[in-house]
Amino acid sequence: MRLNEQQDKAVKTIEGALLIIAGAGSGKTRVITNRIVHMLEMGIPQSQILALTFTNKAAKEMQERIRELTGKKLQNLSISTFHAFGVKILRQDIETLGWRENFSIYDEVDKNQLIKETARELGLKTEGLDIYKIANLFSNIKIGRWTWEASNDAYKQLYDEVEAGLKLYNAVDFDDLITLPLRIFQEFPEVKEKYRERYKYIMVDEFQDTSIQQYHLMKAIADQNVAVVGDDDQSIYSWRGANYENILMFERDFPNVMEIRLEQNYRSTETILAAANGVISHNTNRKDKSLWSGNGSGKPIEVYMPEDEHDEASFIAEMIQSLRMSEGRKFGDFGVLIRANTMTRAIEEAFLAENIPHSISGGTSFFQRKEIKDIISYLRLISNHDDDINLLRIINTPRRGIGKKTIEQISAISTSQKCSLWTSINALIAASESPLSDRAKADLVEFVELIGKQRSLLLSGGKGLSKKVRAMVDEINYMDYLMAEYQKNEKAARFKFLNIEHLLSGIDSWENNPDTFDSGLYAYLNRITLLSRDDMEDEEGLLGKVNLMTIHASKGLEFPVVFIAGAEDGLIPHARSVEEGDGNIEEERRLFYVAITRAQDKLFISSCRRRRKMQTVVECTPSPFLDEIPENLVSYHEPKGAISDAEAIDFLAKMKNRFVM
DNA sequence: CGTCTCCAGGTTTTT
DNA sequence: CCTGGAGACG
Repeated sequence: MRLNEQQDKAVKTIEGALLIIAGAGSGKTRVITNRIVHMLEMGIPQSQILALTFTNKAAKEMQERIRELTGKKLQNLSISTFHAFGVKILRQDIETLGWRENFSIYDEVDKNQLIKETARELGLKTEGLDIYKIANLFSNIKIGRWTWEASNDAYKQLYDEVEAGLKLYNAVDFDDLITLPLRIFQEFPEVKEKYRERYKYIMVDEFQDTSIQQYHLMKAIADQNVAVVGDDDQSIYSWRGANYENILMFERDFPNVMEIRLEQNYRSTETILAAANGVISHNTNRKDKSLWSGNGSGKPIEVYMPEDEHDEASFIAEMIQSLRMSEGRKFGDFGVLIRANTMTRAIEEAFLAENIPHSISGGTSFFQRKEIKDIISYLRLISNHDDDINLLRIINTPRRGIGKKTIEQISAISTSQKCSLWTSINALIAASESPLSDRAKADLVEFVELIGKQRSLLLSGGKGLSKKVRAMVDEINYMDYLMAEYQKNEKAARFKFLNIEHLLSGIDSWENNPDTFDSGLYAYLNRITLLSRDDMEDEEGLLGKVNLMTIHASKGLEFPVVFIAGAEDGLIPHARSVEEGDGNIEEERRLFYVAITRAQDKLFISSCRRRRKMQTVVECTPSPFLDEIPENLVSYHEPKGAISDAEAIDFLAKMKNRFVM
């Protein structure tokens, strides 16, 4: 398919500032990839190009497509998420700020743990503290979205202590991955210059979802040639600091900007697009645009009102089976979208019952699973001894006799000496007079020796990281520990077992990937914290599976058939979100808009009459957004048996034909 | 002093 | 269902 006029212009315009307003399904990804290919064809070196995306998935996909189009190795082309780009900068230059190169990256769980520990040390009552809320507050403070006010002042000391803790442990959190590079650029202009000189052509995808900080980071290194691509109607990350007013800021900062609008939708039927437009037109705060489709009107949108979430799940499962037969659809043609991860369970059960292969994106990230975190914690401690949070996680896992009292004693030294736990442990071991029992001391010595030994093995260089990690898992008897821990639940044990195997094979394929230059431990750890579970999935597998994911995770994807499950008031829009502020209702509507526009041919929306929430069953009413879809586009689905006889016979006939031929 | 067992709570969306 | 924490037990 040829590029249309606007697309072509966007691809060919590589000098100067460019703002591409790309409506849903307007071939945005194609434009971006073709634009990079065009640059390469014009002789621009890979090393001068930087493309920033929002998710790892998008980055990976872009890289793949460019590889396919050019058939070249892309060794020097930088395509990454903002966060991964931040890591890259920090690995090079974080020492200017006083961290060491082997810093740890704390995820949400680690950070919450740190907050809890710190609160305990400060003598704050931990019970009654809503760690989740506090973490949220701290994050918003750090990214400059909120400021200290009388209402939250009480936590300022805790905040400062947590920050001091991060530095002491040689660790950073997710927000630091953006704010610390910015700080480096402000304080050390010569470092900034280095990056400005290298990257001459910058591109930002999903621009509407960049935060102010990310915008500043981009602007700090951008010179002239900057292209941003976005759609204000698809801005769904404001809770993370995303601000689509960046688009206005961009226009102000780059006054000579050329604006290109992509308004032809190549993805969806006219029916689906009309529904999406009907919904989004209720938003007041948006750039007006006229998306159109030349794909024909297609089939009506089907709305179904199941009894409860189990009914809903079996409706989806049965409909998938039925469409496979009647329309020859493949499992990979289906996308099932939900608002919250907790909703996966019922649907997954139905899929298992119907034998429907599926993959789930998001959810508890693979790397958040306890068994995986344990192993990673070892690796982190081995690479960064001062990493207290990870030390605490594994110092007695598997059990090695180091309990609460011993840890308290170590911790007391750390507090008084302002040093890490690792340093305290070594001091305690070396001290001739120590408050520790001989037994405790011996256990600690053994632990320190274990870590030391593994450190020299794992950092010894050369290939074979996965082998070394496997050896470590054996050395600490982790598998035995799992067996003992879950002896009452063999299934769980086996599952965790498999997860560790999965991790090891993940390391293996990473280090054998030709795109991986540095297959050392540090490089692996830096990479891994930013990954989520679906980034582990192998590509081939996904094509033959139904895709179950949150609406947020579905952004940028498309499916021939889409189910939007749980379109109920309180979920879409989410009650929690509405609670937080009035502006959120427009964001929730955009979220629904994103969900609708994922569909190519056929869209199903279900809204349960009842849904189990925690322990109780609550009555539900349909999402108010459903009323915003023009009535004439919708047909109400009548409940019926799984597959009608006619369809089954039809299917059998088709199968027979296939055999005869 | 460390380990085991039982119980409550669940946290919107992601890097 | 699964995790983390508190309190009993050895």
